[in-house]
Amino acid sequence: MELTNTILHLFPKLNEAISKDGINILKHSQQITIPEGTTIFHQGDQCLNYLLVIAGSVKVFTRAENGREIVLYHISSGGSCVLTTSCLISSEDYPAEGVTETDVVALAIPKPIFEQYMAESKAFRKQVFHSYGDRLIKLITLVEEISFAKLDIRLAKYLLENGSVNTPIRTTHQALATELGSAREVISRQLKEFENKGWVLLSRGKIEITNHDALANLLAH
Amino acid sequence: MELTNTILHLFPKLNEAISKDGINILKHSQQITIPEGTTIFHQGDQCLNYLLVIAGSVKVFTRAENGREIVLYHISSGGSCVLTTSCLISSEDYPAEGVTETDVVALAIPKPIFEQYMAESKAFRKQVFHSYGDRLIKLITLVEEISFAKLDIRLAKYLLENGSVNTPIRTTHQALATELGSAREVISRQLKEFENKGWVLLSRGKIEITNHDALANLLAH
DNA sequence: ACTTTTAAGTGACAATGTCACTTAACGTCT
DNA sequence: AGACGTTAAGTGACATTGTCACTTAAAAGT
Repeated sequence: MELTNTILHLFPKLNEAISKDGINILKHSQQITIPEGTTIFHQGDQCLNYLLVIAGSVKVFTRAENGREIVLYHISSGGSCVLTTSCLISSEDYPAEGVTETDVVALAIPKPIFEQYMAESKAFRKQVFHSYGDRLIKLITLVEEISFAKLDIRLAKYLLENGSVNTPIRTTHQALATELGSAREVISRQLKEFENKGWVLLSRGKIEITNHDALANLLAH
Repeated sequence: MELTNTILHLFPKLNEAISKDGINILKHSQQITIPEGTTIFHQGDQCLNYLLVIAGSVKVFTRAENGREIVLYHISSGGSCVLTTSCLISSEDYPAEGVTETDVVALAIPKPIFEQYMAESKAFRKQVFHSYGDRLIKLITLVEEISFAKLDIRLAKYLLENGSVNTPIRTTHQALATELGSAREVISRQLKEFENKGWVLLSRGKIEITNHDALANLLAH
């Protein structure tokens, strides 16, 4: 079956859970499609499903009182919503908000089924734990970057990870500020400096990398 | 038995795991004592036990290349080492370092026993997940504070949480900087300002709160 | 072709971090 | 008790980042 193969490809750890432990994920879960821009959870929400993202991307972020935001992480295909999972079990409040960045296809496993799988399948537990540990490590890395790394470095890193010399990045300075937990003006200034050095070319809603090596050199300490 | 009661008191979720699921934690685990100042893990270490802290406190932090540090969280009695747990399952590298702040008494559950418990006891799973979710939420809160909250607020908060008018805080400005992910000079300056306002009294290695309400007022937005 | 909306620029200033020191307080060893 | 080494804290100059109150410019809507 097509979907099964897709799932196994995206979540290799579930392979064993499906084949050996007799876990029939497709039968007990529901495939859902969520349009772009949908808030899938925010502070205080209660959660009823374990979500596996098959396609698309979800942005998870917090917002300060003054409106400033910082992206905590993205969930893309092959990822699961750890925060959701956490609340599934410990019934805590969400400390963040999740919004789909694109149309998202996901597999929703209802809470009771999730708990059954957790009890029955070692492989399933492994999958769940793995995404947990992963997220934890990424969050710690984020704390590290925010506290220690300079903005030009973080910005250059973002640019290199999301574009290249012939594939411009389509985003606004505001979105970039949110992504890096900074302020728009600061991003604008920094980008302008990059442009003055001939490393990027700026236009409304678009950033073109013109000198990959110079940006990469910034990262190399 | 004395220790059993202590454990049940510290880890209420394990109650059921012990009483109903026939989990004999004491039999299969080892009580260990770790002297103050011991590094219990650092980057790249491998982990062989699930650790439940019975007494004392562990400081978990990351270090930047330039030597600056930031405390990610503390594990005190009733806590378990989530990072350790994570690596127990996903075999990733530690992204941080853990050092005992005091003498620590802990219960070490060997990996195979841990996995057995995870398979057999819903209550045990709940306990493990709970500490995970907790940590995740605290880390997210930390990201939020670092990115959004001003230093005077965070400092005042720390002072109020760790001291009061008649119980001075015994720590150095350097330790405080590490705790808040800032620099010593910045902490010194800020404390000096508090002192000038008559809110605290400073001396070498000691901070006395002299005006609780003024500090508290800072937090109240 | 006009308004409206959204994106980006600007300058002044405040907060925080960095650097290269100096000064002060505390142990400890004759 | 006085000298010495160690650790804690202070200092001023400067760089980086964040904030505010705007202006300018580009795209979208009518």
